[in-house]
Order: sequence, then C-alpha cells, then structure tokens
Amino acid sequence: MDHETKERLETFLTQKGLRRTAQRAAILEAAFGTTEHFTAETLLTMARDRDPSVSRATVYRTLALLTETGLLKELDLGKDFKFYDPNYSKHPNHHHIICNDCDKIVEFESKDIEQLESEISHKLGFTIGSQKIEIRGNCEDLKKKGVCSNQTGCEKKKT
Amino acid sequence: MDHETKERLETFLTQKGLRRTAQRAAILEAAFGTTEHFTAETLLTMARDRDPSVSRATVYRTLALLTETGLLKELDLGKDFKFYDPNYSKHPNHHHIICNDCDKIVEFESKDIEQLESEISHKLGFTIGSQKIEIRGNCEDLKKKGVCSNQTGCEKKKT
DNA sequence: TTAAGTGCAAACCGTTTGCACATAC
DNA sequence: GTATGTGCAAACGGTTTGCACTTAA
Repeated sequence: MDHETKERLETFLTQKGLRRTAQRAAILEAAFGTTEHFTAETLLTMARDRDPSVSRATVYRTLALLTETGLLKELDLGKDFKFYDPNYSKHPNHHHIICNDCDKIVEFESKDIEQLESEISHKLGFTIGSQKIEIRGNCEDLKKKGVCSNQTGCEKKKT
Repeated sequence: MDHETKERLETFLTQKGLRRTAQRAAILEAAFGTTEHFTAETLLTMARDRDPSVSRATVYRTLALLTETGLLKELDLGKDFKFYDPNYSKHPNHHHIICNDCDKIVEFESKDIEQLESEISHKLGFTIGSQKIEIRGNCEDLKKKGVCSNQTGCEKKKT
C-alpha cells in the first residue's frame, strides 16, 4: 500500500470519527494492498490472513463505509455478487474489459468515448451523471497458451 | 405485438419443442406487448392481468427460456433485481441512458463509440465479444415540471 | 397415454441486521 | 465509563428448485 493511499485512509477514519480497530486495519490493508478487483468473500479471506478474527459482517459493514466515501467502487459485472475496485479513487474515469474465458479484468480510459457519450446524452435531453462501459471478449492467453492465466479468479467458498 | 414478433415467438416455441400453454401465452403477450423494460415481478403482474393462474415460478422459467434464445435481453442496472429488454432482438446494438430521478430508460446506438471500443479492445489484446454502455444522468422532466414522469417505475410488491 | 409444464412452498445464496458482548477512546 | 464496533446467527429478498398434480399432444 503506497503512502498516498495510507494517508487517504487515515483521513477517512478521522473525518468519519471512526475508531481504529484491529479488524478494520486488516480489512483496509487487504483491500488496498492489491490493485486487483475483489468480492466481499475474497476480501474476507484476505483480511483473515492478517487477522483471523475478522467476520463476514464486519467486512460488509466496512465495504459500505468505503463505497459511500468513494474509496472503493462497487462493480456490477453481471454475476450474482458484487465486485469492488480499489483503483477507482485514483482513476475515477476508467472502464472495464473482461475476458469471458478467465474473468480477467483490464482497465482503460477514453476521452473520445466520454465526449461522444456526453453529446448523445445532451441530444436525448439528459444531464450526464456517470458513464459505465463494460466490454466482454476474449483475451489472448487462451489462444496462445491454450489456457487463461486467471481461471481461478472467481471461485468462492464459505467458512 | 406486431406480426414479426408473433412469428418469431411461434418459431421459438416450435424449434424448442415447447408446448403452447395458457400461461406461456399470457407471459409472452405481456412481455412483447410492450417496448418498456420490465422486471420479473412486473411481468408477473402483467401476465396475471391476462391469466390470473400464472405463477411466479413459471414467469422465471419462461424468462430463462427467452433470454437463452436471445428474444429477451437481461439487463443489470445496478439494482438488486434484473430488468428485461424486449427490444433487444430487433436492435442488438443498443445501449441505455437512465434517469437517476425517475429511472426512465432511453435507448441509443452509436457506431462511432462501437468503433472506438473495438480499437481499444484490440490494443489491449482482446477479441471483442459484446459491448455494454450505461449512462446515468438526469432527464429534463424534473427541471421542467418539478417532477419526473416515471416516479412509479420501480416499486414492487409480492402477492 | 405420458412426457412436459405448472403451482406451491421450501431452499438457495449473497447480503443485511438485531443483539449481547467487547473495546477504543 | 460509554458510545462505537464486533461476531454470531437469524432474517431478508430475489431467484431457483423438488415434488405432486395438470395438461397438451
């Protein structure tokens, strides 16, 4: 976790008047110690690696705090559970391209597309709020290696 | 429901070897008798207006058949339930702009955006599959009239 | 006649919440 | 000391499913 992120998290705790608990520390380190997208369940696992006492309830409660402050972005990728994106506050305008084979997620930005969307919205009588683009396709790994690099990205289990 | 749609539904039933039941008829008429997006629950209500014997289970089972055949498009609009789009098979490349105030959904297409997305995907090493764009904003109704036209679009209740 | 379809109620599963206990301040 | 935070288990809500009954073909 870089220094800037650490500082942002400190500010977050202070401004909201939140207590520094061991569980919150473990969850924050887990969430922002990666640039990968994760689910509530994988975050629980990662946080428990740091502090086994972390409960599922606290993970969900902390996720709610982080998303409403904008430190995490909630993603709806068509699965029946949510993903969380720890890169959003640094790159608020990025979009996602997702591999259908291995669920690998790559981020991109495009001023051109944003401009076009803005024009279309205006023509349709809308004041634009947010834009979300999700491209699905196939990454090169399957073709090249016969298997994607990330086949294990989505399995989940309870404890 | 126009003649072309009717024909498509006939083909759908025949090709899948599905029986023509009163309940299916009611659900199909409800689903394709509108160009609006709907939820499973609103479809249940609409189908029951035609045949009160329709059950929630049959609605869900029929929705599964229609989406896997491509006659309906399942939409994930960030709510905790799914929307279904009956216009998709006629306009497979359209996207959505949604009013944050009233949940009004307007559809649009853009070859330019598709082209840009295609280029970006290629650069990132992806073979493009599908593209999904969701713009959120505010429609003009609230500003003009002080209220959106569609405030009742999303409430749901069980029976 | 009989396999496909249906309604009902229970199960499912990710997420939320009430409550009693623990703890940061 | 006390309000905030926590773990646990139960509740929640949209969706799915097992089962016995119905019905189209």
